[in-house]
Amino acid sequence: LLEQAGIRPTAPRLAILTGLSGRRAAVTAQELHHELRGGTRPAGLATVYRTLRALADAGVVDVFQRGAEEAFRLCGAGHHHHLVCEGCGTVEEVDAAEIEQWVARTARHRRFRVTSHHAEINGLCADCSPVKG
Amino acid sequence: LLEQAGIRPTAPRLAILTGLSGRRAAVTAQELHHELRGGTRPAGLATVYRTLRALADAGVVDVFQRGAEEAFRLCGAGHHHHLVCEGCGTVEEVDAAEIEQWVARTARHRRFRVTSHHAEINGLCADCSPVKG
DNA sequence: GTTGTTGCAAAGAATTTGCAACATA
DNA sequence: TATGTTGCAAATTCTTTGCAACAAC
Repeated sequence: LLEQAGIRPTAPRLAILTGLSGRRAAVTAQELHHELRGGTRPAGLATVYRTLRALADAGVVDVFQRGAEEAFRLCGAGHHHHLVCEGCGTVEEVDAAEIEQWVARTARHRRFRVTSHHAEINGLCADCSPVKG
Repeated sequence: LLEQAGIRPTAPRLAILTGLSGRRAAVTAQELHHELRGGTRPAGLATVYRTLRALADAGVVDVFQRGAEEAFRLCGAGHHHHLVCEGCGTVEEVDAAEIEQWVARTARHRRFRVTSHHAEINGLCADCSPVKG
């Protein structure tokens, strides 16, 4: 996974990738750094920042804006959008096909040349929603 | 416009609002501050930050994430989405109706309780696109 | 007169960068 | 061994806050 992204697999990087995997919510560089701090394979804060950025550039992780800071999360290949739970932070991916039609149509009407688009739904996931009746 | 947002109309605030009006691209607090600096009614940087935040809270301006900093722009009422030109920075508003159907449908499938959603298209506007043929 | 606002400068917070020691191919 | 990587600490950048002077109602 690292090699295919052209990123040399070192101990700190593997630790970061491990910290990222199996996680449903996005994490901040700072958070990840703190987590790894206690473990057997710590990684310096700068390294965490550098690695996450590299992974983002390689398309291995998605980047989310969480207030003033950015959070990262391993993501599937291909274009997708997100449902972000404000309760537990979990992120679910959604296929982008339908949105893409809207994007294409809207762009055509405005003679706009699209380079990228982005859609996000915020709210509460099934687990975090108050149960009703 | 300020009064209806519960914001007391002072000279600096009017200057900020004037600086904002008639502008097609979003501006940063820093940029606006620099612009007003030279004019007849300057506004302190902190005041620009405070006022823009107040206007955003009041729904008078939209907030855009431009790299690490945020940019602001007067916006229409009601829910809408954006086409952001990467060439000149111009922002066009698009009605949100179609996206809302997708949001509602997607949320229903996932049993997700929506509190907000966001969609943005990036690319080049008609004026910035290289002319073809 | 009371309460909200301003501007400055200091504080805060997230992220980036310089650089010498170190690990990888 | 040549090149990429690490970690630390310092530097940068955007934004917020404390506070005394000031303006609006």
